[in-house]
Amino acid sequence: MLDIKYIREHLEEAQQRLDTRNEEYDLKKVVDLDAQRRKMLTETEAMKQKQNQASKKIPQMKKAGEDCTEIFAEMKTLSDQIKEMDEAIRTVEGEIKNTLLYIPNLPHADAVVGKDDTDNPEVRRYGEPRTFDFPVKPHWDLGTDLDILDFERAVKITGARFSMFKGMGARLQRALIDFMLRMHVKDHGYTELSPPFMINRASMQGTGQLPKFAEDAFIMEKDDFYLAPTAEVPVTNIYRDEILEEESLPLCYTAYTPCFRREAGSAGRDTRGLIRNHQFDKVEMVKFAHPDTSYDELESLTANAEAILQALEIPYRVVELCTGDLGFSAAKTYDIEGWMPSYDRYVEISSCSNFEDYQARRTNIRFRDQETKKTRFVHTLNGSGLAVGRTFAALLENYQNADGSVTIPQVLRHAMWNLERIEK
RNA sequence: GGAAGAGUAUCGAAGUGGUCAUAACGAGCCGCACUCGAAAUGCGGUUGUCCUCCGGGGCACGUGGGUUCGAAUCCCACCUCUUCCGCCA
Repeated sequence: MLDIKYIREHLEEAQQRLDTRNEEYDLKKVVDLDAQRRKMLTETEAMKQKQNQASKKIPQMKKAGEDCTEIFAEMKTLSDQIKEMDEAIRTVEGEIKNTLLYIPNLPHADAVVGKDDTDNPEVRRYGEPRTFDFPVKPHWDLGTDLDILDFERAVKITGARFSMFKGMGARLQRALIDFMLRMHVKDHGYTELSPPFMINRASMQGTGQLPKFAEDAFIMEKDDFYLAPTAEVPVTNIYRDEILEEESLPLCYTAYTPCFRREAGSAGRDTRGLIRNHQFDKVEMVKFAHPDTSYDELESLTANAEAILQALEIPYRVVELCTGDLGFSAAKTYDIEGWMPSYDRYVEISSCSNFEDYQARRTNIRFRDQETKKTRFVHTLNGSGLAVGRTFAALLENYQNADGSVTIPQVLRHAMWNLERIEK
């Protein structure tokens, strides 16, 4: 949620920054509503002051044996007026809140202005895509042929865009999760969490999935719970409505969770394999950072995600998202794209963002500034570290051999019970 | 799922219709005094938020409604926690 105070004091600048996104939003409208709200507030507060004064006077009058009929009648009228005004204020506040909930974050002031992903500048590359002297197989064929992935039966159990891991595949999936968590905890200093996978409405709204993107989420209507679309949601919400100590920042958490997404609007895209499923595994990193250092934290967060691909020796590149491609809640985002031989291009495998105080405002997560003793909103960040399904796919494809077997990278051997290669 | 009870500051907790919500009382924490130092003791401080013509003012006792001139207090609904029963991995 944007800061209404900031918008009203920097209307033009805020509007300009917002206009670099692909959709149009009218900030003037919400600023006008806010002016109306403040005017009404001042009026009712004067009335309430009068009411409070009367409430102190009445007991004294009663004690003195005076007649209260007149003041009662007067206060009854005032009370009714206050109720009306409060109701009107609530309506305006509701409108403001509702409008703000649908307005995305302002892109970072230095963000690259662009229309879509074709305008995303490449920041850096790591590794060299391998050249194959045999026809490469896509991961869904490799996995099916090696009997470690079973898409047909997953479809039978549930439906399209679900997958099942079997034998060495299930083990590899688990090994990847363990490897990622181990690195983030032992080398990068994160604390591991295993949060609930079902999420309530307030939490979904806090991180920005609701209300605008309701159609992307799986909902359990009877309970008004949502299946977690990413660990970002439960983990960012752990401190909802809390005030943190300044010296505790940054707080760094990592969590493995399955993720559930409807993938509404992606019909026909990436229909085969593990790239775009309704359920996939992900290890996520979440940071609660001091506003002064949050952009340094974004760099290290991104580096922490990259470290996984480096250790697995999967070639990748990092792109910065331009304003037109930026997610709803994000101010700045780096996408890390792993090399996918069957696609013959880099495919997104991680997305690392600084949300500044946008989510903190929606979730009401603050810290106490030691100097001023005032509360300030923290900055929240998160990044995939990494999407496990896509890492699994990249690993299979990049490490495939001419005979259809797949070599296990050194760093995973221990977690794979010393298996060196998956073969028939 | 059933029954009973409870939600007030950092914690424990008082307040059961008004002048007791910067919230009694106790503890913790911070500062000062006393002391060679410490303990003990004494004094002071210790919620958040919104509006502001910067003088002030409003709101918040789990949440939302209702009754009333006036609600922490009475009524209704919901949420959470505790205990017991049932069920269950």
